[in-house]
Amino acid sequence: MEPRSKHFRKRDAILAYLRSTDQHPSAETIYAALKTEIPDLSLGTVYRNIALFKQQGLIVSVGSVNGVERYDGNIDPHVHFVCTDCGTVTDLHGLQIPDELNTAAARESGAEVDHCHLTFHGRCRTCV
Amino acid sequence: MEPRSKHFRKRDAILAYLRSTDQHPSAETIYAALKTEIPDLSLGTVYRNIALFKQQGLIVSVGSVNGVERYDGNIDPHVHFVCTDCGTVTDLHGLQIPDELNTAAARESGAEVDHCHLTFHGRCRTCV
DNA sequence: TTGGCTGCAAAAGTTTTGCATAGCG
DNA sequence: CGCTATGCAAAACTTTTGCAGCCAA
Repeated sequence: MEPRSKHFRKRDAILAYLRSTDQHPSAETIYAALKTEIPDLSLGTVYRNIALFKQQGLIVSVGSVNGVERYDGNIDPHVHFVCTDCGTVTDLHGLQIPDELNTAAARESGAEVDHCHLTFHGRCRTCV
Repeated sequence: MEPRSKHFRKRDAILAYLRSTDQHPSAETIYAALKTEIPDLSLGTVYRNIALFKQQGLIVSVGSVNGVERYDGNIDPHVHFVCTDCGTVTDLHGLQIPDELNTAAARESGAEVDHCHLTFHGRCRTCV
């Protein structure tokens, strides 16, 4: 993605990075990854932009792993697997949440259901 | 539950409290709730026992809401709804995660799947 | 000049931990 | 006496925020 202008260079880089990876990085990870390319990046900027992207619906949180929030630039609904050992978060694209569950959730909760997260936990291939 | 002994009075009280409520309290909430009954309870003890219970599988975490981890003394698999506005976490007992999903997750991830969490997000009845 | 984005550092908030003490077995 | 549970307070970490500077329009 070509930067819109120097003014948005960091913002664009953060979003581009989130969209480029399926690693579900934390703020710190994003910061570390972009730091070499953008030496004057600050962690506050990463957090501020993450908050903005979340609010705009450009990214989603996949929850906290070991006390650190992890983000996903892929906002297409999909299922996650989190390794209890190494903390890796992977996508399970083959699975889909049945529509019945969504409608049943809305019915039982009486709420305005916006979205849902299905996450499996266990020990990944390499940690087993 | 009758306390095993004075030695475990606080530990037992924390677990009993978690099992007595469906509010999915945070450590701070547990602390505040028990403080009147046990004035010399400390927050560190709550955290230490929560960590122990989690490790022993006596309780589960339902994830972080607004940066605060919430716990559930009901370890029976069930679905949750989290209100984006007020942060309330409620149980949806009527829903069940199809077995196909569990087996499909294990197959696709190649991992040792231990458990899974399905959480719906939106605005609850009272916040709508 | 105005408004938005950012670096930097301080602050806020949550969770963990070290140390000393007390109680159980 | 040794081991565990705990209070208390400090520490560690993650995330947010205030302020000043800078750049674009």
